[in-house]
Amino acid sequence: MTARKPTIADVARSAGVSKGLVSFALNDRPGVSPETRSRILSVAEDLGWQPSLRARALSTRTAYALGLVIAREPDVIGVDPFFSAVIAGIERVLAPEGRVLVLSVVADPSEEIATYRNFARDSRVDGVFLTDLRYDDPRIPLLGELGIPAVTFGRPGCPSPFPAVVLDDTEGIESVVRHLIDLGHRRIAHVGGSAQLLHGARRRDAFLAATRAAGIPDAQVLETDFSAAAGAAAARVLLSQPEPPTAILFANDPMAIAGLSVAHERGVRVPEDLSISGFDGSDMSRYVYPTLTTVSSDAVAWGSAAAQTLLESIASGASSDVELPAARIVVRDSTSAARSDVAPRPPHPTGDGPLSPTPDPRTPTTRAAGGHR
Amino acid sequence: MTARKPTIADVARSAGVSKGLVSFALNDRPGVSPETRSRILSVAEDLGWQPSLRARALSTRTAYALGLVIAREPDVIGVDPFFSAVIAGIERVLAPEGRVLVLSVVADPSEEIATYRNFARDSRVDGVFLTDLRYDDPRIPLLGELGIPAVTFGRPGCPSPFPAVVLDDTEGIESVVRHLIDLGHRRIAHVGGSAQLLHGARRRDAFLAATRAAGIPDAQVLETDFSAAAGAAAARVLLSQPEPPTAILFANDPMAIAGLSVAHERGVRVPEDLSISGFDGSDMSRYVYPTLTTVSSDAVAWGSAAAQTLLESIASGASSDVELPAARIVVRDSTSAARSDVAPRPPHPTGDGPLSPTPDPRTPTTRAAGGHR
DNA sequence: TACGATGCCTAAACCGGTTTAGTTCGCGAG
DNA sequence: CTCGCGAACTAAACCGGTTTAGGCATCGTA
Repeated sequence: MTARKPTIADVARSAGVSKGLVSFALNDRPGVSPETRSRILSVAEDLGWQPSLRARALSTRTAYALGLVIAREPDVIGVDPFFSAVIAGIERVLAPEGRVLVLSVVADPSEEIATYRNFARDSRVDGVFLTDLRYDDPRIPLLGELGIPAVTFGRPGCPSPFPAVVLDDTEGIESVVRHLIDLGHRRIAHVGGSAQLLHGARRRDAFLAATRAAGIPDAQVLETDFSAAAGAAAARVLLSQPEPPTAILFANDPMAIAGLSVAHERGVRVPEDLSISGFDGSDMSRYVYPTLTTVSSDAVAWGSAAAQTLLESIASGASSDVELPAARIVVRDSTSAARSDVAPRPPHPTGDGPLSPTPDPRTPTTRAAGGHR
Repeated sequence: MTARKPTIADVARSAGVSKGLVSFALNDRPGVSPETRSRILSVAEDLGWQPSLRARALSTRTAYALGLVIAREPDVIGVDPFFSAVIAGIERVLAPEGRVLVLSVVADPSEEIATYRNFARDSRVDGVFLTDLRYDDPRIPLLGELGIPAVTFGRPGCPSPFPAVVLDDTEGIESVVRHLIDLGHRRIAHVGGSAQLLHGARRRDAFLAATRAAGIPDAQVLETDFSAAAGAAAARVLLSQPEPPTAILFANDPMAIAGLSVAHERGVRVPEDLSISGFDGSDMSRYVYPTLTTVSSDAVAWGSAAAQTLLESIASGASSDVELPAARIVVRDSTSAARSDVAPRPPHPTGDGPLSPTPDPRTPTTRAAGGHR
């Protein structure tokens, strides 16, 4: 009556063959006659045999797991919709493969490195996802040294042995700039993320290139850490200037939402006095007032593609990059024509209450679930 | 020159003892003389021996991992700051123990169950965290059947063999209601989360109890799915009534933020015409306009406590509940005295633009990183 | 003196798979 | 008839730990 889980040895005994042959049969390997194979399979079925992942892990030296390490303040990451969508996408690929995702959230870069070292020491994972790439990212040589395969979200700034899964966001930045230019804006500012981060710098560069191309040589750029707090601070700085911008392009949605609030607080009307754009296509962007123009990228697809690529790279050793559809602008109510009159100084705090057509719940284009990598 | 990773057998040979004795020495078990022990240890040190997690996993039948399954729309969870903070808290306990967190994000309950079954089949984890408890939660009997230890975030509604880590949020609800009552509000509505979810129902009940206690017998309650979209819809319903509430208590911050936006959109001034409170103490609540009164709970601590409890429960088999400090109200600018005049019908869309003192960046009380379980 | 208890240690089994080195057999070619 | 060869299969090693059974001194005690 002992319902011990049957092992491969039980199957072998029951089928009257050796352990090894059972292993061959179960793994569809040649060297087993069709009749024997099907007999073994049916016996395994009858006995309710299930492979022991741990035993397999030991003999194949495989973890059947991939790792993701996120180094962020818990507060900040909480607001960032990027990761959950990416994780969902990763999951979609891993689950059918019988693999899992090991997630680690750490506060600072030193812990991050320790985590990778622990992964390596314990052979916890067969590969890792690299997000938030930095210049001369120390993780790339580290992983090389540790012998852990990886895939990068975006193209790294330094030579990398790992495949990259690229979702271009510069095009989205350009679209927004063009959109604002078309609306008549000339004083356009950018509240960028950390320039330490590749995507932060890339967005900034794209912004500067696009504005220059539009004949604005010296568009204003502020650097932040991607947090809502920093976004609010940047907005205050911008709006306190003698000649405040008429449009601000924030590098992510939380900052844009914080910027929106600063405008409200100052009585600056959005979009009449100030156009604001976010970046990420987060869900929340649809439910703020006014609804937020943003740039949406399919983070779920990004995660899936990265998982797929990483698994292939592990299996074959090959490494070729993957290009995903670029992020797309989603125009909503927070951007509109620039005021044609004088420079819009912060109006008296008694400015009219904002009003606008009911924001439509049907999203203009892409379903928004974006991030910023 | 072959830098093969040394195994316990190498250590044994090098120290001139048997494999078994090395194992004993390395695990501080009795039966090894002090001199031999230290010799073995120093040999292991010299050889740079590191235990093989996989081998240990196989022989000890342990995964050295804990699991967390989140069943949510990727969009929705992205906005929810609860999980990232909880995960960070869990990590803080697991990392020093050499354990990891396996995370799974699934879309619907059937996938959720499949994930638990896969965990069991592969013995992927030594235990799991149960969040978002429901009435007669099917996961509790399932995990019992699968023999997976667990810890619940909050006290389950049905008999449970698992320890619970409780962070009372009813007190926070009561505080908010009292706060609003003190400000003179009488028409207070609650936009609750799904009543399917225990914490959704509990908050609603706490709200109703508190309002009744204050002499308001039939306070209005709307049920939602905790999403920002639903929060916006609920706010529209409430504000479209002939006698709209003067205060709304939302069951989480994203809904409250969406509610705030609906008010803006309608020209309803917050807090002059309408007081709004959130629930969660998310980071974002500090950067919306007006800054959001909310209820903050320490989700990081919650995660840590849960991890601690789960590990203890796994080790000892015992299971005793843990009580954490209750969630606390954080009063900000979105709540104020009720208008003493007539029923505040939605003012003409030309209502005055809102203005208020600069929201102070220093948080009133607790550092906000909360969730809602 | 003899006995059992204790401390230290070894050999071997065990966890549950995979993989390699043979072995046996049947068959076609020389 | 014999040799070679490939297909089917077995036995055993292997992955790298843990754990059990037992051996051998040494010790205190009757």
